[in-house]
Amino acid sequence: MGRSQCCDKVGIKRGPWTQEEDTILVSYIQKHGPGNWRSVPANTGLMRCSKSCRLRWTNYLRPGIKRGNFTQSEEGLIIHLQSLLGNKWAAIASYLPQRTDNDIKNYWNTHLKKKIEKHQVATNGRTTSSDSNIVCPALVISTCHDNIGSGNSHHSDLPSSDLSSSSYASSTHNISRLLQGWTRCPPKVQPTAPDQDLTCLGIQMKVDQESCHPPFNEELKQLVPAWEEPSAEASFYGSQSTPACADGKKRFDTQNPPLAALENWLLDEAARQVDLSAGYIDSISHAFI
DNA sequence: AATGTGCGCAACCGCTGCTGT
DNA sequence: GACAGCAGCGGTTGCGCACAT
Repeated sequence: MGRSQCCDKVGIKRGPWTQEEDTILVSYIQKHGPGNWRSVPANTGLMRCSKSCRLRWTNYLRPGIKRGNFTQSEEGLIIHLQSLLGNKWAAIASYLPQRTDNDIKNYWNTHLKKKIEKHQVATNGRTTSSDSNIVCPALVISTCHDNIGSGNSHHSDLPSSDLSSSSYASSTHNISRLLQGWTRCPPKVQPTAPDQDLTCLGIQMKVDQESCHPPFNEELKQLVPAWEEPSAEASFYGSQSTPACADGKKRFDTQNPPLAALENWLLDEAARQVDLSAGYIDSISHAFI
């Protein structure tokens, strides 16, 4: 352990990726598929280390990545999962395959952590939890859920495609479009309202639907009004860090609860909290605004 | 209009764990 | 079993932008 894998070779380029580099990387992966990252710089001539190539692909160029603001449903799910799993961003991201772990991590660090801290300050003395790191996650889900469709979400004001940055790095979501037509299961482009977009859940849930939890879809449909059936793209787009991803590698180790149990827990908690009185939810929810 | 400040996010760094030899 | 190489993960950094003053 402790071996340095840093890109410390002479000639290795750092910093933002250029469009040309992206194109090279994308076209290489089109031919060979993701993986075997060590061979990527060697075979493409990219002056980037393998790690950088992998990161660029998984966090940015990989097709199916959803960019833009997080919906309140996603936000609630992240908070809930974070309280369950801790900072296991890859595990959390497996429940939102359209989001990268990096995105989720950034969003947590820049938004949600502050919200929760604010909430904890606001509710200090009222909470019965002795663990300050655990916010009643289902309550948050309920709170967010309560706001779905209300149209007052500051996150849903902008369409995800409305990215204002003019820098190349911020506009390369378009790179994904380069890949349309080559994937085995091209993405279904379904224009949905930001707050209704929970297709991502279905992608991962498909695995469990087939393996161990047939009723899960139905339960989730009840939990999430905008539930959509899983799409066929799951096998590919979920490959970033999905526990049951296509490469067959185990993603969850013994530190993590089994997915089935986790999902049941999520649903049970959420279902309970949906029954909370609206007044109580209202009294809490303004702490998140 | 110029400057300061805070925020968002892409990218990097160091570490862990898995796999092959 | 020990070791080495690699992919992946989580924490952190630094740049660029937006907004406030």
